[in-house]
Amino acid sequence: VPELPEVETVRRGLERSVIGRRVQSVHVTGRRTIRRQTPAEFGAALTGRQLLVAGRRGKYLLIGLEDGATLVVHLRMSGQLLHVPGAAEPVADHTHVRIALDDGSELRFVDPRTFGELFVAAEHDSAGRPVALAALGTDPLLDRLGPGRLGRLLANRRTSLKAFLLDQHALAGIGNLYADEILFRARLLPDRRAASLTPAEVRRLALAVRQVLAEAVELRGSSLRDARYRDLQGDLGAFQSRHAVYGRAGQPCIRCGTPIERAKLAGRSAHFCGACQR
DNA sequence: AAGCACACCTGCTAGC
DNA sequence: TGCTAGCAGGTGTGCT
Repeated sequence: VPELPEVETVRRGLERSVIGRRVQSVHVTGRRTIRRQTPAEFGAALTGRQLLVAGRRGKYLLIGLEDGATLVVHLRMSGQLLHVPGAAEPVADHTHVRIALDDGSELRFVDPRTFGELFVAAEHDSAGRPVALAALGTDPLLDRLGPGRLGRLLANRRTSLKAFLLDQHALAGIGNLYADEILFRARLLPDRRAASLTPAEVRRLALAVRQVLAEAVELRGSSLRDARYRDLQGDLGAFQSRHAVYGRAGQPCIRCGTPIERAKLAGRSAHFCGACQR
């Protein structure tokens, strides 16, 4: 559930309350959360370093350290990055990493399903991006995603539009929820072949990608009943009230009243209006 | 080589 | 009411 809008909301929180602070100590208790290096290496790479800049690429959070390395965070399914004012704050279940900062506050990584991960990346390419994330595709909000660029990405693709939107090597940041909302906005069916779009449909899709993600960022992401996404301060998002199709199977389409359908596609659930989308 | 199924987990829920 | 099977979804891997 944490997708581009939720990760961007957390990034903005980091920028506001954590950037400029210095890491005092690192405590790793989870077994799987630090997996690209040993917890000792992870701690050593962070301890004493100042957090200079909060960035994002797709669903990855990128916190630039003063020595040029990058603290990379991925929330995956159930990860939560929380900033608490003091170390005495009650520690939530499934807290796997605690990073104490020089103002007495703590950055905590909470993740019941343990799919999420943190690591410190030392190697970067000429554009300053961690080499470990080199395969990530176009970020729809950071890079310019116009019809030309989107059209080139869609060309020669044999997959469905849904699978295309979920492929992080093509576009980075869109997950199951926003893929469905974007396709509704673009009035395109999820099982349409990616390479079959007309130029007008490509323009509609490019606009829908940028609009839906931007609006979701503005409303600080989507907090669902089960997935309980929260931002850095523990607050809920508000975009769920704007969902047109996701989680609305059987309910009337907000545009035409036809019941929203739900189908299995590309291994995931797809929600759509069979009347509005073609 | 691209595209697919599956593994990785735990919490919630639908159904008995 | 209490139990359990099944589902939820992001990404890396391994197979076709």
